[in-house]
Amino acid sequence: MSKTPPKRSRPTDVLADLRDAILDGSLGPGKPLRQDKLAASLGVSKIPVREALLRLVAEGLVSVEANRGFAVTRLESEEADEILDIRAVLECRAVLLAVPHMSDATIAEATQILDEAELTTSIDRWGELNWAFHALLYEPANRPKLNQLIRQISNQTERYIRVLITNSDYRSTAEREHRTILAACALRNEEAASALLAQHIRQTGDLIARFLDEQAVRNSQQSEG
Amino acid sequence: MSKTPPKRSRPTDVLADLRDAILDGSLGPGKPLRQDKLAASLGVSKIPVREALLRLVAEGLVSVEANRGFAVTRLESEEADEILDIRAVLECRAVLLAVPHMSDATIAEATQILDEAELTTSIDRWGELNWAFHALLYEPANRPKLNQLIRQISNQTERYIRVLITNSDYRSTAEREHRTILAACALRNEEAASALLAQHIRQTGDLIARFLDEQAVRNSQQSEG
DNA sequence: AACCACATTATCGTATACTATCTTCATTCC
DNA sequence: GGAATGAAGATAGTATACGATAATGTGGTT
Repeated sequence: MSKTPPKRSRPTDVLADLRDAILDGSLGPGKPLRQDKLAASLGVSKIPVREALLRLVAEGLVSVEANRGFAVTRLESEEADEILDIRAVLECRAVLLAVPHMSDATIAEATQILDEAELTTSIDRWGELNWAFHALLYEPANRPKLNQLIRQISNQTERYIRVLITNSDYRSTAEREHRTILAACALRNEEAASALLAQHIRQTGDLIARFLDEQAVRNSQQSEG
Repeated sequence: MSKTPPKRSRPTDVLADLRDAILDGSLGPGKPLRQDKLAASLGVSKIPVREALLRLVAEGLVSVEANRGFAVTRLESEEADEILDIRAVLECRAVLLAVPHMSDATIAEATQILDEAELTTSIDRWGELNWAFHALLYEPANRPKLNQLIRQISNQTERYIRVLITNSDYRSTAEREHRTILAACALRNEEAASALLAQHIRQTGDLIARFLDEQAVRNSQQSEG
């Protein structure tokens, strides 16, 4: 973590700070999260740090073992598969409900998001736009709890999707798939949109699982060498 | 809460104690949860109480407003609808994956659970068996995260299902539907099982929503009278 | 030299105490 | 008489301090 600059964050921001650091990869998988250190670097005491960490545990971003402390959750490939399968089911439901209520303005906005995503060179920005696109597709469903749940589940794989963006041709594939999904939405064909979305998400899951497996092999080779 | 007897609970149990009290209705919807009171009655300080409450917030059982405290979550009928719809989607997926791996022993165990449920006179026991039946159907899917998520979402409506059991012929309807679902599983027909399960859950959602609406009417009449 | 007992250190977890915020109610002013 | 003001009490939220637990290191024994 290299001595975070003393950003005197208001206690309200402790949770957001930690979550962002995990999602953008500054705190990598498996990284132990020492309460005292975090408290010092955030300029608060342990109590609000612990509370933030417990919330992150509930979100699945952090793991905890009694009396042994917190650490950034490390995903196995099977778990990634499972999470992406859940995402597929939930997001298909959301888009199925959303498409009939989707306005032309929403379609136009989604198109703009895709346009910008195909132009940007920033990984962070692409990640943001990726989420913005997905979220926009589900919003007309008007299901706050469903959307909140989708967000929470998605966060658990966000880090790994960022890795995919850098490490493969995932990005162009995703962009193509996004276009076809949006085309189905524009035709108000929710069945097609849902099917395409499921395929898109499940394929992402396969790629993440493959990446995690390769990483595991690299790690074991390293520790043997 | 009527002065809980000083059950000197180990701090580890604080969370479970509170959750049980909410699920079984001892702490009704909207009930304010005062940290000092809870701490005193559980024999610990505020810190572990706050941590337990924050976890319950993450589970959706408790709501929190900054500087105004915690309270047992109060469901609107639209939210109940939404949650049951999510349940339907997730549990259908689970049963779809589980049925092909379902052993005859599992079918037999499920039958036993339904037998006992039809005989018991205890609401609590029926509620337990209801959950045990559902959980058993999904376990062969071997998807820990999915099952955990189903459990968490189900908890949010558990209280209201208990009310249904007492207040209507829900119980016999549910028992009949459980039998047909199990029959489909026994034939290893996962599509049928999934469709029947969806119908079962969505109907439960309708009944909960209706109950909540009637309750809202009663409350407003009461406050007007 | 390998293994166990014990001391030492680091870290977690929580009780206590204090501050900040909100609520309530009495008082004052218009 | 009603609204504005402010003091007092209640509750939330957090810093500090301390005890508990796990990890680590050291000395002694076989």
